[in-house]
Amino acid sequence: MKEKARCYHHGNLRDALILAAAELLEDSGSFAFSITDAARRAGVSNAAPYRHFRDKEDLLDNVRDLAFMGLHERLEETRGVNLDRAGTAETVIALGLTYLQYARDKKAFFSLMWEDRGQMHPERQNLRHKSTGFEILLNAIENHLVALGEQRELSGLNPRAVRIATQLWALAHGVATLEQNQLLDLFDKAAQAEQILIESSRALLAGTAPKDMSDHK
Amino acid sequence: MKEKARCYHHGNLRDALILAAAELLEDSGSFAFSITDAARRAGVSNAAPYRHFRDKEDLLDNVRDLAFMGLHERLEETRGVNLDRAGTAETVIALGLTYLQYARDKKAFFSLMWEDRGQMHPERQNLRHKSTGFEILLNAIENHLVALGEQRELSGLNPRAVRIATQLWALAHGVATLEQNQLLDLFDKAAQAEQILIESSRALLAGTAPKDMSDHK
DNA sequence: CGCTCAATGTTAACACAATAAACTTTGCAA
DNA sequence: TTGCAAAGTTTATTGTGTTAACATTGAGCG
Repeated sequence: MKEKARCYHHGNLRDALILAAAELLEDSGSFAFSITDAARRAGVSNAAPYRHFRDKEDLLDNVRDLAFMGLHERLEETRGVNLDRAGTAETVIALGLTYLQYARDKKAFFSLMWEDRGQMHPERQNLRHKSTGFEILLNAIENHLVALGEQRELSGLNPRAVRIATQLWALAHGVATLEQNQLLDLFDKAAQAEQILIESSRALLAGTAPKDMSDHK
Repeated sequence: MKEKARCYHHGNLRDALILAAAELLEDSGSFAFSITDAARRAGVSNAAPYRHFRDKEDLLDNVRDLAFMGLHERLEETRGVNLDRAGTAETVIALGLTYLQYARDKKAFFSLMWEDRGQMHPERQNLRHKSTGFEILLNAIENHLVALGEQRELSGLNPRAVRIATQLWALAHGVATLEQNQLLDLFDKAAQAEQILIESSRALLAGTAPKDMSDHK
C-alpha cells in the first residue's frame, strides 16, 4: 500500500473523483455538478479526470453505480435484520420502507439513478440490473408466498413472485418520487409517505388473487 | 391579429420560445437543451429570451407547466370517453393507462416533470398542483366507491378516496418510470407495463379494506 | 403629425464548463 | 540506467448562460 504522496501521481484518482463527485452531488443537489469542481475537490487539475473517464457522463455513470450499490446494501441490511421473521408481509414492507428512506437520505443519488441522459451502454445496464436489489425483494416475496401455503418454485423463478415484486417496487418508487415532489399531501395535508406505502403495499398483497385461481390463459 | 412581420419585433416571442423549447426537448431528449438553441429555433438572437424569462430555469419551468397541462388534458379526455361507465374500476384503470401512455409519448416532458432542480417558487408549485389531474382520478375513485355502496361524501373530500387516489397515482408513476428505465422486464422478459399496471391497480382496489371496518384510531 | 418612451431585439463582452492537444513527471521493467 | 506508458499539467478551443449597452418599433399624446 502506498501512502498519500503529495507529488505528481495521486495514487487512486479514479476512486477519489467518484467520491468527490458523490459528495458534491449530495450537498449541491444533482443539478449543478461540474467535472471541474470534482477535480478541484480531488486536488487535481481540471483535465486530469479525462485520464480516467471518457467524459462527464462516464463519471456520473460511476456515481450512479455507487448509488445503486448503496441502495442494495441497505436492502441487504434490512433483510438481515428481518431474518427471524422471514416470510412475513412485514419483511416485504420493511424493504419498501428502506427504499423510501434511501430516497430521502440520498436525495441527489436517488434523482441521479432515474435521470435519463440518453442511452446507456449495455454493460452498464447489466451492472445496474445486478445492483437494483430486486432479487432481495423477490426473495422476500417468494418466502411470503410459501408461508401463505403456496408451493415453492424449485427450478428458477416464481413468475407470480416476480410480478408482485415488480408491482411493489413500482409502488415504493412512486411514493418516494411523489414525496420528493411534495405532491403526496396535495389533498391530505396529514398524509405520511410511510403510512401510504404501508397501507398500499398491504392492500396490494391482500388483493392479489391467490395462486390456485383458475388461470386458464 | 397581426400577421408575422419579419421586422424587428417578433409578436409573441414568449410563447414561441416555450414552444421551441418544448420541441427541442422532445426530439433531443430532456438532457442537452440550450437556451441558445431555443432562441435560434425561434429565429431570434441568443439574448432575446432574457427579455421574457429570468433565466434558463424560468423557461424550463414554463415548459414543465405545459407538460403538466398536456397530461391534464389527456386525463380529461379519458374521463370524457368513460362517462358512460362512471363508477367502474375500468374508468379508474383507464386513467392509469393514460398516464402510462403519456409517459411514453412524451418521454422528455415526463422526465422534465420529475426532474429536481433545487427549489420551486410557491406560485409555480401551486400551478403544478392544479395541473396534475389528481382531481380527475380522485373523482373517478369517489364515484367508484359510491358505486360499491359507500356513502358519498357531501361536504368536502372523501379521505378514503384521497388515499386510494394517491396510492394509484404512485403505482402508475412507478410503473411508467421503471418502464422508461427498462427495468420492468428485468426478470420477466415478457412483462408488459400495461399488464402490470392493470393487475396491480385491480389488486390494490380489491385489497383495500371496505369503509365499514372498525376504524377505531 | 411628429415626439417620446417603454417594450423588445441586437451585438458585444465575460465567466466558466467540457473537452482535446501538447507537454511533463514518474514508476517500473528490460 | 534508460526508456516507455500511465497519469498529471498547461493551454487552447468551443459553446452556453448571462449581463450590459445600444437599436428599433409601435402606441399614446402634444
